[in-house]
Amino acid sequence: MDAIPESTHEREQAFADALRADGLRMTHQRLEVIRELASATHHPDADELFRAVRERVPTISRDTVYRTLTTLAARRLIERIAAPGAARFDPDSSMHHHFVCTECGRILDLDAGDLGEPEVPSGLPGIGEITSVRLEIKGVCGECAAHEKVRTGDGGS
Amino acid sequence: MDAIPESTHEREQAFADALRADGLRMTHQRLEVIRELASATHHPDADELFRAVRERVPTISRDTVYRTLTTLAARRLIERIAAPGAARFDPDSSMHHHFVCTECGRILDLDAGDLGEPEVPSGLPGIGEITSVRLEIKGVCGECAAHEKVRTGDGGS
DNA sequence: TTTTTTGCAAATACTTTGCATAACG
DNA sequence: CGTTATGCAAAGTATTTGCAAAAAA
Repeated sequence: MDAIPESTHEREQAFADALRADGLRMTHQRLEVIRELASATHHPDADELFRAVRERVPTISRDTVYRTLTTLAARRLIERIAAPGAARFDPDSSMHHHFVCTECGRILDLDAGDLGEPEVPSGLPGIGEITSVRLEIKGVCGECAAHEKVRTGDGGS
Repeated sequence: MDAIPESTHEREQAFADALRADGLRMTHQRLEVIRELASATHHPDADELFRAVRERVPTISRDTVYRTLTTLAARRLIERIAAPGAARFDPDSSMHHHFVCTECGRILDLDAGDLGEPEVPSGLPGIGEITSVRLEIKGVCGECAAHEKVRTGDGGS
């Protein structure tokens, strides 16, 4: 819980250590899910992770992926992000912002540096502990915008 | 698409007018879903709306509620918010922020005035049109925090 | 060896869809 | 009256859970 892991490998280590510290067993499956997640640059959903891990652990089940994600999220090692379609998981706990495509559900990271760190007054009414603050920008991603243009032929109202 | 409706009734009118302007028929069911939504101060999910409207239109089906929500969201009259559990719908299109409770899924509005309007640079890489910008603050709401305390007895690590 | 975790299968929750009927304009 | 929307039922997708077998410590 001290240093922010920088490299993929450090992050993987940090995730595994945190689970072991809680007395959880480091199974083959868990380790591979963690490895996949630690190296993820986007925000995979459970099924993407399942398909990726299955390449190395062909017998893994979706259930185990779900359970591992729940385990990691409960410890705040990763963040579960409600997203259109399926929940996505963010392994990066440093301050950053999100762009969410309303067409495809993809989430793109935006550096906090580019947008500044928002200031949140403490003691907001009806609010207890705050665990994350981030800008959520919604819209259509470049890729989906390109598809739209093709489909509609650029004559929108 | 001009003035921001202030009162519940104005908003209801604006929603209905926008649909009529698109040649959609103003059915009893649609009108009641719109009415419920226009007066919502929280961010109801489909089932909450269904149960509320059913009091006045006992024969309405969940499907119709879902379809009406999709119709309104497609026109940006309301915003569909991916949330843990079920999607929630925000009838307020003026600038404001959200606090999301990670325990119960509840979403609380925070006035833009209290937190300032974030500035977003245009032309972000990989991003097309932007439809909404808002701060998303996650944590535990006051109510859930109170329950936690009861359950754990305040001795957490 | 004891306890935890896995994989399977079944269950649950949310949301969408095809189709015949009913309602709007 | 012609077209659109509704309600029903069924299907689809995402996620959770009980349980016996397998694996970790």
